[in-house]
Amino acid sequence: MPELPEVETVRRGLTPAMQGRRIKALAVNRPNLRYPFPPKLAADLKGRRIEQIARVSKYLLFHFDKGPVLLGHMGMSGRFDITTHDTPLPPHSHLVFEMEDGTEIRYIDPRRFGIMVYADRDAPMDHKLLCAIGPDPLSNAFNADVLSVALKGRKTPIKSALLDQKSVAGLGNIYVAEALHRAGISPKRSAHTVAGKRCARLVPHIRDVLNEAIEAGGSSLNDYRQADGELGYFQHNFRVYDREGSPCPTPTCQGTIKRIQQAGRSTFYCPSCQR
DNA sequence: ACCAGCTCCTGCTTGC
DNA sequence: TGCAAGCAGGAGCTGG
Repeated sequence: MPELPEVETVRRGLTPAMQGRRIKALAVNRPNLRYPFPPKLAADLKGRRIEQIARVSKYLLFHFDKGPVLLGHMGMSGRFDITTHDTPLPPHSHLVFEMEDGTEIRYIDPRRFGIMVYADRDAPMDHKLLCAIGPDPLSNAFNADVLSVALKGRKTPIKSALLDQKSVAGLGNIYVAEALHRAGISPKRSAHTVAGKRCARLVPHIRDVLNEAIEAGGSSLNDYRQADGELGYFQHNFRVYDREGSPCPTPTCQGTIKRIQQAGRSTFYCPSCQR
């Protein structure tokens, strides 16, 4: 998926097109993504005004003038296009929001790992998808103490522990690799050994890499694009992700970026400066 | 309780 | 060129 920076970029792109505006009509072109859509989604949202689009971790929360919150997740291949009705509808345009001003917003998701469900209007964080996740890494709730508690006693590799949204909610395969490289921590290291100074070192690197990626409009690989169609450009700043065989970018390091498999996913790192 | 592995799905890239 | 295998940004579930 889009990881946290991509979701935040999408949120910022959707906001001017949707916030304060009414949905004239919603086309629901299939019954489900990962989970079934709310049964009356199209009828429910017709005529509703979007008050705010918020982000928690990799989730988007659409708040309306009435009714439940629409809780969205873009899975691995989801994207939003902001366009008009006269542009051709791409394949896999599962949801099409027709706004009152003629703008059309399409949710496109070939792999359909995305989610669109309702959450309680007054307590969206009580939703089962949100109530068990860890702190958002850009919030004040995330710090070295909180992270070390989350990693305590865990023998799984730090890479896997950071991908676990219960430790910290928002990292994915790319930014975990980037943050660990910046912090000089091997992805293979046991999670519980990332404590004390090592953990304190990691936390700001996680924040920095996410903030820099948001500034860059996210990373554009195959599917991801900002909602306005622009490509993000943080992929040009990857130090290790998808750079197998390249020299390590750490100035004093002579190492070569290596790719290994962890829990079935690719991990990129420098064996020389990540310990 | 924890963790590795599998699974959902489509499409692009790679290698023969 | 054609085809099949492998791989992809996520995360819930299963079984050890």
